[in-house]
Amino acid sequence: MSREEKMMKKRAAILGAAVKTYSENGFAETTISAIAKEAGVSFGSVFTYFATKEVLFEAAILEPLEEIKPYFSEIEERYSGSPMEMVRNMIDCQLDVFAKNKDFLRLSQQVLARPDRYPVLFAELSAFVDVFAERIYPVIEKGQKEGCFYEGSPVLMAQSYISLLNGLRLTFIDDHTNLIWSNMKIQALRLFGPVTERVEV
Amino acid sequence: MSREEKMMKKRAAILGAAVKTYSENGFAETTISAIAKEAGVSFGSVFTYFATKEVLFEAAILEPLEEIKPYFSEIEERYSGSPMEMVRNMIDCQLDVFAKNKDFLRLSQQVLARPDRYPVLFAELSAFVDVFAERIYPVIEKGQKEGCFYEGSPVLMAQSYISLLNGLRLTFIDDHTNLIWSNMKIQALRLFGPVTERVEV
Amino acid sequence: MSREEKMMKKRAAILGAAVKTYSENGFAETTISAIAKEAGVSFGSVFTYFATKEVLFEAAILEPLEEIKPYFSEIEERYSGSPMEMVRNMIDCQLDVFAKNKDFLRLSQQVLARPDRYPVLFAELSAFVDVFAERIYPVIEKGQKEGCFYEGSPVLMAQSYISLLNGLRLTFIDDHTNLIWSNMKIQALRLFGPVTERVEV
Amino acid sequence: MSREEKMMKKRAAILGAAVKTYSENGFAETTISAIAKEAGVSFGSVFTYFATKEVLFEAAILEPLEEIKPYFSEIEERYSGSPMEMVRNMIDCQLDVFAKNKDFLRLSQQVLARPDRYPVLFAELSAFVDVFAERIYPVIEKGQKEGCFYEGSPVLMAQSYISLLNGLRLTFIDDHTNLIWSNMKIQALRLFGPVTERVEV
DNA sequence: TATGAATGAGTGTTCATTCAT
DNA sequence: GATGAATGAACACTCATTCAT
Repeated sequence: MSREEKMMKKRAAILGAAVKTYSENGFAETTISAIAKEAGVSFGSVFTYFATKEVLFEAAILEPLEEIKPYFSEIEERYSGSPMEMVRNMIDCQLDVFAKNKDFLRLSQQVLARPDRYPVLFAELSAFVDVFAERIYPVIEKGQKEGCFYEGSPVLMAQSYISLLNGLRLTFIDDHTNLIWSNMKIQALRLFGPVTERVEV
Repeated sequence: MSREEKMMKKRAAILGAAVKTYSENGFAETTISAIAKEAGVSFGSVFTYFATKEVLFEAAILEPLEEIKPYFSEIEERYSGSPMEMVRNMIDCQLDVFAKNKDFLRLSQQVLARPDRYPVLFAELSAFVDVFAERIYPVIEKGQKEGCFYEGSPVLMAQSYISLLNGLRLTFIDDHTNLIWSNMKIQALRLFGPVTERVEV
Repeated sequence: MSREEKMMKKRAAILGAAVKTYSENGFAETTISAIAKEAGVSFGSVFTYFATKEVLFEAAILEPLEEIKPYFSEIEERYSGSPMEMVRNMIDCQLDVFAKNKDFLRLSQQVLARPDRYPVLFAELSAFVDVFAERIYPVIEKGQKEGCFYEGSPVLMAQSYISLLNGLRLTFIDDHTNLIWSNMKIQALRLFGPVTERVEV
Repeated sequence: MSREEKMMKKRAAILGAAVKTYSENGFAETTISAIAKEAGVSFGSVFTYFATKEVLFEAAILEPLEEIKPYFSEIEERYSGSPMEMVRNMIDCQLDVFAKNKDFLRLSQQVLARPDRYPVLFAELSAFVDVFAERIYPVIEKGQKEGCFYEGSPVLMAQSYISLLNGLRLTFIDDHTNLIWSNMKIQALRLFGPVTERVEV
């Protein structure tokens, strides 16, 4: 393995440990030494890759965010079919992403809960929501024209959906039995239009 | 004012300051001295009324929770009319409570985000949700029989509604324009049954 | 002893320990824990009395400086006789002060050696020299008129004298045998006018 | 350029950077990486040429000292004329050397201020002064016999002169207008014998 | 020889808790 | 009960030195 490859690997190990540790303990109650131990690197190495504890926290949010972004920004590219099918498809996919990225979501909740403490990160997350609302807009509009979605502001619908996503993670921390999440997908869909399928445990 | 009244007042001042300060800065980044300053009492007095920082945090969650509880537990006592009317009424009332109790909600989000860190408080909040689910159950059931609510598990519906409530507070931190909240009430209602009123900005 | 008296005493102990320790080890190589140990107080107490290491350093310079100032500013008030007698008297007194304040002088040398590092303290010490030059001015002028002092700028004479004082402390760190210092007094006097007394070891 | 020449050049670059950086920031507040950057070499290279930070500091003092030494040791070889002319000549030359070697002087002041911290370097500087005192001795003695110098211990005179030199550097850090330094030369001369030329700004 | 990543000991500062007044 | 000084454990961050490449 080349020197550079080794470094990339080490950086990734630290970042992964940071995501895990920050999400479990919160920013303030996480120690750099705990992250180092979790990552299996020396204490000093953390500072070789990330200038400060704060910078590492930012990276721990922003880098996973980049991976999640496409699921929320490339709506028309990724999901197909009628508006109802597209949204159903999208919800399916996004709830899976949320269910699988427990750590990242915990981190983002920390940021959302304290916008003044993390202004840059908060702005980034807000922008993320805004882009999603913008991209889903035409889909909702089309669905409304076709009569399968509720009338009303597509932006507000998108926001209510995002709120539900955030709230679900808060409510069902570790319990991701398929049943709950698949039923929640139907509940999410109901924010867009009437859906009469049964919700069952 | 009697001696005892004075003390009660002081205790209340400290608790109020704790709610505000903990919710703004998080548990770890809050200092007792900041709470004392906010409450306008001496540093030492905080420890006269609350044994430890932890105990004060617990009180800052549990005491406001008691005030909010009735809105979520006395369903049939507080809200009247047909199931749809009751739920609409309830949502109206509960969203107002949530919109007005920003500080308490921030605190509860801290707890929800770290169940292992705050096991007792987490259990308390979970119980709160469980009681709500239990109390709303018959209302939903009745609505389902009448055909105005979706079929499916009332518990899951209740949980999705609680998730939405939590998520809304996370998403719309300070923006409580009537418009947003009133529209969100409709969105919340749609978790229970099809509602075709327009959602508008 | 009253509470306030105790605190004053503790503060003085810390300040004294700081003067000693900083002067022996320099600012950077002095640890707060060493000062605390020297002062016989707990580590944390240092920060009760002085906000930062830097502030303590400043106090360790400025407070002794206040005590030394009068010897350099109250020229006409403290020293009497003909100009030559006044200056001889003054030198006698000031060299004693310098010989006795080894620690303070070490500290001031640290500041003088790094004006950019200690801009506030440096300005204070410069002001101290300027005041001295201003106050000795009329004495030198009078001595020049009487013909016992050299002609030329009194300010420069004063500065050369201050330089000699500073340099002496640098050169004779611990060796303050009377002989050296008393002979140096004559050398100092010779910066002002011709003095033919013998200098002897 | 040969391999060896290249290395000599690199070593010289590091040493020069060390003199500058140590003198500006002091030993403790200087980092090896700052020296490397100043020298334009890699961090690791510093350790290739100097085993430790301490060793580099010693070299940064001792190597410039060697260049300055001749001006203070080869008295009779370098300066000519009557004793008064010789000393005037010497002072002229030595003050220039001091005025021009700001960095080195800052370093030596650090050493003089902390003899216990730098025992070897301190001994070296003391020896330097002793040699000077020894070499100027016969000149002073001759001047005393001719009646143009003050009576008294030539060693003490030499020491007072060295003290003035050191003090001047401390007092006039950056201000080397010719006027000040040329006037200070006269003040220096007055430590040896009465000189009635005017000192003027 | 040149480089710069790896390491971990060391230190200023914070702050919950204790306790004397 | 009220106050705020005393204490020291805990932690982010720095940096000389080592060493693999």
